[in-house]
Amino acid sequence: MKASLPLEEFLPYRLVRASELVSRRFAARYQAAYGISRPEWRTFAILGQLGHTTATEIGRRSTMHKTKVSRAVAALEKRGWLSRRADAADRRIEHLELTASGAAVYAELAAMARDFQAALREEIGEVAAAALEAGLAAVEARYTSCEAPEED
Amino acid sequence: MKASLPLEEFLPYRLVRASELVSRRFAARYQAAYGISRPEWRTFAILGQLGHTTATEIGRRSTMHKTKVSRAVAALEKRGWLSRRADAADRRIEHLELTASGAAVYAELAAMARDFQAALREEIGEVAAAALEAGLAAVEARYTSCEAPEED
DNA sequence: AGTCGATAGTTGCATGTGTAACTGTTTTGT
DNA sequence: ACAAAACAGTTACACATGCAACTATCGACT
Repeated sequence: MKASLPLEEFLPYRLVRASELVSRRFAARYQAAYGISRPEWRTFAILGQLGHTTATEIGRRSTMHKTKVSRAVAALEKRGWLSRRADAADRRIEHLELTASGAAVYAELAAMARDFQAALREEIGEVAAAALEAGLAAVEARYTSCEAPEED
Repeated sequence: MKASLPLEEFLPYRLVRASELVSRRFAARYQAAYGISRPEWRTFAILGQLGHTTATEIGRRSTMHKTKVSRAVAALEKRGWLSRRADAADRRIEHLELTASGAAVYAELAAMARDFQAALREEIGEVAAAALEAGLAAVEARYTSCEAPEED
């Protein structure tokens, strides 16, 4: 049984590689600026966008394991960038939101992200960027709903 | 300074998420079938395709840190799937290749990968798949050459 | 020849991460 | 009303990972 598998044509592989190349470069920026980890950046991004939310929701949106979220939240709280508030009706739930200083940091991070994205779009060209977005949208539509329990 | 950053439109984030969703699902397959880790799968894939190569080249092609490659190679060797041979001229270099049983496993893995890709293409549709490939090609062209030393 | 720097690959150590088990709470089913 | 299952979130432990330091080898320059 002959079997060849050209990796240059294997979509999952290309997807992982491209995402690593791009996100590493971006991670280097925010790590240098604020010393935050990748889970912390993700938590920041979701929390900044939504205003307030819960740890579970952050995990759902970001594909992060709940322990990762728990630790990221603890780290941001320790730095004074995030505050927790117990839900009045359901005391299992913790509502999370950015503090004033957290919001200020988020504003800077968001600006960095926008700059980075603009540079990326310019580097690869608008045509390619649009194609990439269309492809990603299709993947998101087909895969997001499905399982994503906890692996690696 | 008002700053919003809709994550649904942030390309690096979408890229990471899509790659995680896809590669997790695929990883579940080969882990269930052969109990190999992700670095081991990557090493298998490159080695199977090239026939023989070196650890450094595997790292270069896969964006993996050299220690990751070193451990993956050791693991595959331990399972009897990979053999090493010192270079006659330059004794720093180790030539790696799959053993007969390693090649047999690779054949199965390659078949799994082809099936998975075919299913993925069908799920998202050929149009979206083509768009995704075009976008990824642009990213690869612009980012591969550049730095990719070692972070996370 | 001999020293310095570069390269291939491995290993010690500290950190990051997932699994499973846990606490505390709410919901469901009877 | 009450036991059992479900859920939000945290923690202990084992394992995976990156960085730095190491060995061993080679090439370049004096």
